Amino acid sequence: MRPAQKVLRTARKTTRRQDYSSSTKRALLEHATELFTDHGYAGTSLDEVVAAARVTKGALYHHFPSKLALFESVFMRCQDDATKQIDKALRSSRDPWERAQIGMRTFLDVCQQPNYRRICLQEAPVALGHERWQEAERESSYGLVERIVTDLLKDLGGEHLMAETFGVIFYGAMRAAGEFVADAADPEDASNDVETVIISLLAGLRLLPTVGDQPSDGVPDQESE
Amino acid sequence: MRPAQKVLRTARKTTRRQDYSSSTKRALLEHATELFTDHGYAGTSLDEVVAAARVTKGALYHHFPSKLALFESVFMRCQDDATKQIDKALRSSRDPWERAQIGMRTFLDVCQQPNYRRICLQEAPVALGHERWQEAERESSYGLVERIVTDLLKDLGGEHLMAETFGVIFYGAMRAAGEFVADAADPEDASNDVETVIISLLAGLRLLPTVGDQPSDGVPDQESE
DNA sequence: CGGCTTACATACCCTCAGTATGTTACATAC
DNA sequence: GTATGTAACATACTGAGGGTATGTAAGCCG
Repeated sequence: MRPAQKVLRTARKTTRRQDYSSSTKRALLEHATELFTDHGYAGTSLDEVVAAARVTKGALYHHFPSKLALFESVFMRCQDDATKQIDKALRSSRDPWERAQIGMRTFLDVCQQPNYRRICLQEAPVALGHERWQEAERESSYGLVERIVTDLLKDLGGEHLMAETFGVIFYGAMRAAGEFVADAADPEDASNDVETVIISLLAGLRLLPTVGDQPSDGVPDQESE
Repeated sequence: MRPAQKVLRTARKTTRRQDYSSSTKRALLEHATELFTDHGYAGTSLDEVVAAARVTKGALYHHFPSKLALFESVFMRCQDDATKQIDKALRSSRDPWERAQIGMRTFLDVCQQPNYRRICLQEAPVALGHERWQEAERESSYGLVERIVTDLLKDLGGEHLMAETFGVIFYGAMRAAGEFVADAADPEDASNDVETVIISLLAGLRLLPTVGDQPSDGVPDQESE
């Protein structure tokens, strides 16, 4: 049995005070996460948070400059967890189509987790503002989706125009899919339906013009079918 | 004692008091719309609203039972306007594909309007709650989208399974598209790109299983499950 | 041990949603 | 016209909650 003290002594020297401090900060973050998940941003009072964490507002405002900052920390932790989950799942394959399917599945799973759903998908855009939210998304979930889609496009032959446009729209579809599954009476069933639909959407990628094509509006010959 | 008034005999006689009343109510709604659009739900105080409308809180609380109720009224007016705009545009064609294109275009235009974007797309889901918002959407914008998609599906041959699933997801894509265009440096340009992408998504409909098909996952050949 | 800093606690302020109570212009009945 | 009732507000207040100013005690540091 390796004593933990040894590691601490050699690697990182942490004082008793710092331990206490980071511990209360963690407690604040965790209880805030729970309350924000259950009652939203506006519906959660800081009094409730500090009561749950068994501290006072003094402690809270020592660690976080404002309620919004507290929320943002909670948000980023949550977002980070999600990204890690998806990233981890993605490591199991190299094939673009398979990766797309895995990523999609995992993302839908993550959307089922109450904290991610409420905090990252529902509250964050309005609490942090659309712009700030988008910026954060770009470096996590959305970033992953875009990479997956880009790879897929590459696999389909050549670089595609409007890859970004497609990515943004597709990510919107994925979020809606997440909400749909979360609201469904039978999530398992809904999840399968969603998967089928999403795949059909992805298949629509083939119709997008690639670099070198002459510009086409992509309208399939209407009526004929 | 004396039932049914003679007042109602002549069509709709409106008294001076009622005129004043509805006038101040309209003023409240209009200024609230503007303020909610600019600063969001939480960022707007009722004091600002009543000051802008040149009344007091007494007047506001006479017409609306709460801040949320005021917002809901603003929201419904906004939503209604949007629905009417799209509905009107749709009356110009009967062809499903053309209607889809027109509906999409008009919806994107509506998303450009600041009040619809902020109030109906961004603030409402969290202010009114996800459930209440969805319910309202079902009877307006989303309802229209679903009808269009259903018609399209019918045109593509037969009733499709998962029409609802596709509708929900597709509507999510449309909302994301709206935000994308609104944020774009060149909305005109972005709008064209979006149109191309959306049409390609709709084309993916063809791959969805219809009633009578044997279940197919719609995945292009190289796929393995 | 004595000063200094950090990590809090306490007490207070201010904004703002909501309420309770007045007040007046207008409609209705006589 | 006058009396009376009521709708449509205005005024004054309360409480909750975010934020701040100040106090304090525990731990590190020479």
